[in-house]
Amino acid sequence: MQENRVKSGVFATGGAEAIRLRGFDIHPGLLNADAQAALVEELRGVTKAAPLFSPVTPYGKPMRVRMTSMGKFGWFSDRSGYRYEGKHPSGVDWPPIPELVLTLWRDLTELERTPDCCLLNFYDSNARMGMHQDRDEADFSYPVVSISLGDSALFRIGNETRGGKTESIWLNSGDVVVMGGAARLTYHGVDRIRAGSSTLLPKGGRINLTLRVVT
DNA sequence: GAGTGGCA
DNA sequence: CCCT
Repeated sequence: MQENRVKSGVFATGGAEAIRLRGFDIHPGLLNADAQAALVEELRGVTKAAPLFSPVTPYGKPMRVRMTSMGKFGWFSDRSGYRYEGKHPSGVDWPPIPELVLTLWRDLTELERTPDCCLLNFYDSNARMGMHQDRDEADFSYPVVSISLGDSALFRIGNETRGGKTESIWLNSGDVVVMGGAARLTYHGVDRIRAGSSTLLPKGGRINLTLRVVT
């Protein structure tokens, strides 16, 4: 039997070594099937309390991806820009970040501070996300941790400025990516969702959780 | 005019 | 290419 790759030992079954790509640490299959299923179950309660919505971008188009958040802050955008908000657009508080997710963050980052935002992005099979930087947070010395659940996504990694050559990698259900250090401000996006590649979500699609220290 | 764009 |  292979050793668990996170200290708490509750997630991983072992398997592939981490892949490093342009400073992104990619942990294939870090969450085992049981952990993925348990997490999805918790997220059902989250989307019930704080339903998914499609934010409008500052230039007027609604995003393809639907989203909600957990934690003290949630990511939001409208005509006046990208930002974090203390409440869901319905006025309710964002639900708490699941303990399983916080444990994963602690194990991977070994930081004292835990994230104050866990953004949930839902991609249907046609959804994409253009190349962007995560730069709405106050302190870029904290990493961003990203968890993939459900259908596989073609993830594209660029550079610290727009343009230039890029590299792509398929992210599968249970994969976890840490974007820290120089990679913290690297452009990235999702080009494609592979419909039917996972049975985790009965109706298909992909959930991506991103953990951030916002303030 | 660039876009956490949309479409062909 | 189109649009905001």
